Amino acid sequence: MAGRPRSFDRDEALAAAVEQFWRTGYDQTSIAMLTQAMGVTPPSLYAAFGDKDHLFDEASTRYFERTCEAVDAAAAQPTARAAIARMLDDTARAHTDTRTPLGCLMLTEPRLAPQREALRDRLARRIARGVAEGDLPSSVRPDELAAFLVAVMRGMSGCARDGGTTAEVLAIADTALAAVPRP
Amino acid sequence: MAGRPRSFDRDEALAAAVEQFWRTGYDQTSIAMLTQAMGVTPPSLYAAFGDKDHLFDEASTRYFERTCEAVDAAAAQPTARAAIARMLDDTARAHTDTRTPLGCLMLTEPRLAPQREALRDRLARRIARGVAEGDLPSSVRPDELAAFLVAVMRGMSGCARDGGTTAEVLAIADTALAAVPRP
DNA sequence: AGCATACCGTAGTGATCGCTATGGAATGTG
DNA sequence: CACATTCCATAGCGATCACTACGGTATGCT
Repeated sequence: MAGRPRSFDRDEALAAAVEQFWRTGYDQTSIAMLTQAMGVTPPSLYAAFGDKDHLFDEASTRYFERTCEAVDAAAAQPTARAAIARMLDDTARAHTDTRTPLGCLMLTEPRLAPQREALRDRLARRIARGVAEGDLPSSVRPDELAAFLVAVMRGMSGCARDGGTTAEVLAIADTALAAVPRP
Repeated sequence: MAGRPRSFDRDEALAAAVEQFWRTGYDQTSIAMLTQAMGVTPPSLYAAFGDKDHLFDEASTRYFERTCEAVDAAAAQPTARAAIARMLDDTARAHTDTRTPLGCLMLTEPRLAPQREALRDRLARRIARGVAEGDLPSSVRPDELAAFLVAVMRGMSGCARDGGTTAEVLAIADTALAAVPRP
């Protein structure tokens, strides 16, 4: 009834796929690049993950979960302003970390608009809480501020892709923080 | 000595190429799409523009010139702050104009990093002038503020690509303007 | 008019893409 | 041990890519 078990770790292979998609994007990542990065032959890849689209979906979902964890960690800061500052700082440092690919998969990949929207909603909720608790003035429109922050993070990601240093991207984050109103 | 002249207008064909690259990006734009959009057969295209890379270089150069004109027009505003406001407003409206492709070719195309840098330098010079003239506080670092603005515009472009409305993108611009210090 | 030139349209080149059919090897079960 | 099942490896499928070699043909110069 049972046959030979697969000789590679599915999670490790998926992690390698995430990194490859992250590094070169969906279009520029060929199956050959994926099989080499994952240490798996094409038939094994298709048996384990379906087609390229499905593999990307699974990879981007995993990436998105990691991103959400980071956002939630930042959101745990006592004030909304501190949460935003932490998030921008994390973004700057993570996207210029030389140990990982530059930039952000989510914010540069055209097909991940729903994830960006979900991220914006999370931000908007944290900001709304900050408004309710008096961290931010009541004139703040949570969805607008969230959209601004997503735009800034996307710009930071692009700057990192273009070779911007950690200091340069951090400066963008600092400048953006000035746009967050004080109570 | 002279043979048959070409039967299409080179400038019009280049304009069509600009629009096609703008709409679908470099990678996703095939020669077949270009020939159809330009109303030109492949051999004529290669005779007139060289290969695909060279055509893209020429198209992006033309696009960049238009962008520079818009930036210079905004820079003519009396104060640096007004120039920045005008530029952000232009960006929001232009990139959500339904008569043209959504988003910005320059800010979404990976290979146009030098143009982005040139744009940032132009902005930095205008900001430096504003600092010198007292429009902005002397604490402003022109290059950092310029990098921030380029990042925001890139984020606005992406938001427009994702289907963001003019109002949404304008709201991002307004929020970003709050990050520009007052004198 | 007549010639030389450079156009246009078709069709096809080699390369690469995502994806899969075919075998032989390796494992778990009876 | 023998069998069933699922694995891995090679090789190749059709489709599409950027790009070009051929014809016929329309133009400008003499």
